[in-house]
Amino acid sequence: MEQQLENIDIKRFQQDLISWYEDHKRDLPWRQNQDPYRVWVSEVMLQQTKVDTVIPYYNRFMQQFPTPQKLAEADEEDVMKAWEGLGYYSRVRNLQSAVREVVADYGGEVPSSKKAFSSLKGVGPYTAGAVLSIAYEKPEPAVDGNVMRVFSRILLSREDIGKAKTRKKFESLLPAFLNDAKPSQFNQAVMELGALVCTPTSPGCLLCPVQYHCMARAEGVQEELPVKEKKKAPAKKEMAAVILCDQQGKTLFHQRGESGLLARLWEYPNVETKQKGEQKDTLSQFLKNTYGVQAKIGNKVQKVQHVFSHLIWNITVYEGMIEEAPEHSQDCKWLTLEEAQKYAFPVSHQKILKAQIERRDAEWN
DNA sequence: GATCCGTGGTA
DNA sequence: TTACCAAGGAT
Repeated sequence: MEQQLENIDIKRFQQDLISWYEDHKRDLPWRQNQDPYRVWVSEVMLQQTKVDTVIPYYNRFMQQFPTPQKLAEADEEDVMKAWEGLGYYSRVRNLQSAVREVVADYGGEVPSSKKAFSSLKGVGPYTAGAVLSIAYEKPEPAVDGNVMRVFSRILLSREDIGKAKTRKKFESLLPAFLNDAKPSQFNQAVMELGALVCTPTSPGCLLCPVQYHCMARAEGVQEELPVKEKKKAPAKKEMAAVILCDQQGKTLFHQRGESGLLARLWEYPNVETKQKGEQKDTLSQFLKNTYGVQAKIGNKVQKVQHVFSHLIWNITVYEGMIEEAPEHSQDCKWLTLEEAQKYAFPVSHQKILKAQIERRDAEWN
């Protein structure tokens, strides 16, 4: 990969790329200015998430938490709710934790040194490079999937971009490109090119400002790159969930644990079931053991599928009737449906809640 | 270094 | 329908 670098006229590459970027860059909310906090929030939201998905979340989030101070002093529940549906929820818990550190230790100023900023929770090599270059014009590489795809093609590299070693190679060669360029412009230009032209499938080589620098294009192998190992199919799990209401019309909800999948989110009580025929028994036993609630499981109400990148839940939702319930139990709350909507749920349980509300309103007529 | 961690869109 | 993808980080 390093040898291929010598074939490139870096000066012209920069000019061709940057002038294209100036003409074609999208007008995105986080490009209004170079405020480090605004840039930081955008970079965290954009991790593994498309621009179109992020935009509405970003606008709401910045309105609700416009400064590091506002985010630092916010309740975790409200911050989680603002992230509901975006996925990878540890991102937002790490972000709030990091922002609290910035307020406590740096007077609310996002640190501009690589060492200090990188030490914050949720800030890895990409995010550090992106924020320091975009907000502070530091000549730091910001190697994401776009950058690896673009340069795999430019340099005709067949190294697996799924490997950490490959990312480090790109990081080591990028400073040569950043030299004498405006770091903010250059890094964003590469990512913009990856998003708009040098796309994963059917790249728009004829529209590409750097097509004459591209070795994959010269060899006609751009569609074969980048190389990335295939992932295994997600495992499937049968789940049973229950809607359990008391006399006051309150429903039982459970808060998931501190770590792991969907950490800290709220959900209807649920269990994994091996044999589908025994879901009712498994559920009622689970309710008894976990919450000390004696309940009879009634009819199936709904089926919901929840597809993760590495897992699929097939959830069967039941109605439950309380026979006996304790005053209080750990990690759960009895909530009205209006109260429940203030909490963050996984998308599958959002669907269950929505359907429950619709059924209730239909009864109301 | 491999696996876990979400979600919605697309071919 | 299945498979893969998208501005990664933590463990």
